[in-house]
Order: sequence, then C-alpha cells, then structure tokens
Amino acid sequence: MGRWEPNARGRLEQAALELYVERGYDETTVAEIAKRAGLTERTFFRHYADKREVLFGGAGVLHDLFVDAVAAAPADAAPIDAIAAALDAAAGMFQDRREFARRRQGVITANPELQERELIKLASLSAAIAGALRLRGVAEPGASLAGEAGIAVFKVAFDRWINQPDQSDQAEQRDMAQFVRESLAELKVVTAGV
Amino acid sequence: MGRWEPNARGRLEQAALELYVERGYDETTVAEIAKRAGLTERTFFRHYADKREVLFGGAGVLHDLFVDAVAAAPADAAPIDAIAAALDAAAGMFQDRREFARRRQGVITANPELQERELIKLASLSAAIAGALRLRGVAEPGASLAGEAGIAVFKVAFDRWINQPDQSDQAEQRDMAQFVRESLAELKVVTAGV
DNA sequence: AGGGTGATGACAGGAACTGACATCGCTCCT
DNA sequence: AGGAGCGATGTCAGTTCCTGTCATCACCCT
Repeated sequence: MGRWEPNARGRLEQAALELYVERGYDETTVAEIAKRAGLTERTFFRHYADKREVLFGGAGVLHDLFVDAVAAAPADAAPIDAIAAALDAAAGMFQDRREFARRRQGVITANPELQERELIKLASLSAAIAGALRLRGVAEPGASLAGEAGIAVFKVAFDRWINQPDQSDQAEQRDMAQFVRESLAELKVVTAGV
Repeated sequence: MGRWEPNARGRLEQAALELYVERGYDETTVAEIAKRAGLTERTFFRHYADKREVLFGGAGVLHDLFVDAVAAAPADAAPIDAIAAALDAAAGMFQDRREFARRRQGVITANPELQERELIKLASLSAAIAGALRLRGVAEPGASLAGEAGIAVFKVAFDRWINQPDQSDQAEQRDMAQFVRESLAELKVVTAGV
C-alpha cells in the first residue's frame, strides 16, 4: 500500500469516525487517523483544515440541496413553504443513512469542539437559505429569520428522528419527514402567540 | 506590580480584547495577553479554559437574565410573550454598551473560531430558554423550537442594532429594543405562511 | 509567630497545525 | 520511448495551544 491508493479523503473520513467512536475524539490523534488510512499526518491536513473538519465532509451536498430546493419552489410559494420543501428534500437525503447519522451524531454530541463545528455549519446553511430567499424577493430581516427558523426545525426534527426509541417492528420506525412536518407545525403554533 | 494585583480576570479580558482589536485574534498569542495583564500564560489558562473563552466572560449574566425573565413572565403568558419579555430585558442590558459590543463583535466576526464559540453560547442560551419554558408547562418540541426562535430573533436584532448606520444626531440612533420588536414581528409574519 | 489556603510562577511536554522542500506516480507531448 | 510537467504525498523543523506538576508567594486565622 504505497502512495496513490485511491479515495484518500474517504479513507480518512472512515478512519476518523471509527477511531472517534472507538476511543473518543480527544483520545484520538491525527497521526493515528492518518496511519489507519495509510497516510501521514501532514497529508491529513492537506485534505482537512483541522481535526474536526473530517467529520463534516458531507456539508457541501446538504448546502446545495437546501439552496436548490428553495430556489426550485414555485415562484408564488411563501418563504415558509419553500423552506418546507427544502426540509423534505433534506429528510429524503438521510432516509437510508440513519445508522450512520446516529453513530456520527453520537460522536459530535460527546464533544463540545465538534458541537461548535456543527453549529457553524448549520449557521452557514441558515445564511444560504436566507440568500436563496432573497433571490426570490424576500426582504430582510425576513429572509434571515426564515433561514434561522428553517434550521431550527431541521435541528429539532433531526434530533428527534435520531433519538426516537428503536422499534422491534422496523415498519414502525418513523422517518425524518414525519418529524420535520410535526416540528414545523409546532413552530407555527409557538410563534403565533395567543 | 508583583502578584496579587486585584481583578486578574478583568485585566485579562481587557488585554485580550485590546490585542485582538489591535493585531487580530490569530496574530495574538496567549503569552502576550498574559504579559499585558501582568500575569503569566499559565495563569491565563487557570482563569479561562482556552484562548477564545476570554471574550465570553459575560455569557453567564446573559444566561441568568434570559432564564429569570422567562420564569418571571405571567403564568398565563404564551411562550412567545415570555420570550419577548426576555428579549426586552436583554436589549436593556446592552443599552449603554453599544460601543463595547461593537468592538467585541468586530473581533468575533473576523474569526471563525470565535464565531463557533459564540454560536455554542447562543445554543446554550436557547437550551436554557427551552428549559425555563418547560418549567412553565410547555411541552417538547414546542419548548425547544420556541427557544431557537427566541435566539434567532436575538441574533438578527443584535446584528442590525450593531450595524445600523451611525447617525450624526445621537437621538436618532435606534436602540436594540426597537430592533427586537421589529424582528419578532417579522418572524411571526414569515412563519405564519400565507 | 506559625501554619493553612488559595492564587501565581516555573518548567516540561504532548498534540495541533504550518511552512518549506524533496519525492513519487501519472499524463501528455514530441 | 523518453522526458517534462504536475499534482499528491512524504519528511522535517518549528510555533502555538494547552496540561500536569511542583514550588513559591501573599494573606488570614489562631
């Protein structure tokens, strides 16, 4: 296994997740991740800016998914409906990845540094949604607030989807789209006032 | 200036902000901060967990302010109204600190690591609001969503208050409470749907 | 005066990250 | 075929963040 094995990034991401799960984020060294991936520490830092970033390689596709879905919504759709469409698309993307998402989220939840990184990724998503809404003619501060609201729903729905009790009957597992709809409805209730 | 000069934390916070403003966060070393405060690097880390935390010494009082205000709202007030009261209290706290807030926020905006830290502080505030709402009998996921919504309004209002154009006539400067009300109203509009 | 206590200093060291330069494998051009 | 070019990787040295450990100092209490 010399140089030039293909898919260095994929190997690094898998090695990192494995080690973070096995022994914890703090107790894992970048040199160890690189070694398990058959690379050196220096090469790790050529692929990822830091030790945290290796867990967030998929952030870009989620970003595009949100932006595209908001842009693709009917021109006369209200901001909240464009966001609802984007959230549905996001839920679909996670459809068959619950176990992976669970393992990964467990690592993140166990470490504040990783939570910080996740939060800035979500903030970036929020800003992207706001930008896409502005392109649809939504003015500030409405666009930013709608973006924040959308991410709030995403966070809550994702958390509930990940942490729902396991059902012995696989068919009874609720999928993320259900939690998204439930959370969005609840947000409307709670912001409406009396 | 031997040991035992009083208010070590205050000196560290002031020295850090000054240096972060003067030469940037990345270009400032913890040893330099400690030296300006008349202390050593090791002592810096006894007062603050890391180089970022020194900018967030005031987070605790904001936390208490939010929790207390939510708890103090009339028992029959809707969640969104309890949050509105908390936001008003927060706006009052910043009343005479706009210039300080501006300088500090400029440093944070210029650096992703600091933005991450700020985001996790705000997430902690959101969770605290949700907890206070649950004590008022608000069920999940409504409590969490209301907490997130409250922080979203706070973020947007704070940003607009900080970045509003300077008026030659001091009296024309809008205060944060106005931005809070405006943002909260806009959130209601944008989440209401058609 | 002397002991206790809490804050600080001094020192060593690990790990994260960066810059500079060498090396390797592939591709393209002639 | 052979070499030039190029991008990915390896090697090494160095800085900074952060931590553990132990000594030292100022104050307080008796």
